[in-house]
Amino acid sequence: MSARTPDGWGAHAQQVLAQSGRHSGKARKALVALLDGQSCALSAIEIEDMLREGSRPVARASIYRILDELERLRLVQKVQVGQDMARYEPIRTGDGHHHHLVCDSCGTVIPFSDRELESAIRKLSRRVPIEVAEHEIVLHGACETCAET
Amino acid sequence: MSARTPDGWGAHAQQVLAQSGRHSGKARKALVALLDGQSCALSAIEIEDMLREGSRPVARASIYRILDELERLRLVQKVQVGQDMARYEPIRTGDGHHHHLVCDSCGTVIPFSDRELESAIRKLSRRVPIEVAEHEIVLHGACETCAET
DNA sequence: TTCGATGCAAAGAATTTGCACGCCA
DNA sequence: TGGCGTGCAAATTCTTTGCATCGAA
Repeated sequence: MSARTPDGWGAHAQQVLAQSGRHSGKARKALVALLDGQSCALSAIEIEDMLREGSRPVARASIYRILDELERLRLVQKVQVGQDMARYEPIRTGDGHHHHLVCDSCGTVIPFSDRELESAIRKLSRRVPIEVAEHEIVLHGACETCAET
Repeated sequence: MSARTPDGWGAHAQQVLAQSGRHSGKARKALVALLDGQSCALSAIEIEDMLREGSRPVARASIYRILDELERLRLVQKVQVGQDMARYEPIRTGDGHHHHLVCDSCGTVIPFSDRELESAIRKLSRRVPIEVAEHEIVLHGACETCAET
């Protein structure tokens, strides 16, 4: 079953990190493990809170540094949902790719994915004046709870 | 020709602002005029610089306040392109709708629009658990200049 | 004259950087 | 053991807020 986890991002990440000739470090291990268990985007501060309550507390500066490194290695993507702080999520190859719905009044973030949208993006990417590496789609609005108001 | 400007957003904005029973203010006039002449998103600081060199200097705090007000009145949209600061652009009805390409190495922002993409978004919006009011699409990558490196 | 609009300066919030110490290879 | 990784605290950067003044109605 360990060979058939939904995607093994955590293991993959650890491997890429190891191969780039770096030491390991408990903070980074804890952070990678946390991200591996998540399916959607987290902010640096949410990560800090979750680590403090969970496996092991990690300094916020370290969190930013580690996320930055993971981003450069293309292991996580930084997404700008909501209006304020950045969120980070593992880049999973295959079925994990998704985008976000954001409720502007309560801030809830909900993931979604859509084949047609991806196809349109793919085609579009070919005739655009930049070499597209990633894309980010955010739909803003009112979630069901907030819309009732 | 003045009746056939690309869209008259500036006039529209001034009207909406006037109707909400407010005083006018030179800072706001200058800012609205500047935005009216722009086709793509500007950051608060770019706006400050442009105003200082152009029509009239405006305090940064005022710029944020005015943009915030314009956003609440749905006259401008705040977009989170790039990784750091927010950008603002006039919401133009009709043909002005577009999204952004961002070069991750030099930060250049290029607007684009695509019918197929919009159509996919429209369809998608109907079967999603939030009431979609706006959407934001950002394609990241390397622009032609930076890709050559 | 009155009340909102604006400028200036200080406060806030998220993120980054500098430096010393600890731990992994 | 040497150097990267981490924690702590200070510094930056963007944005917001407080307050006194200016200007439009």
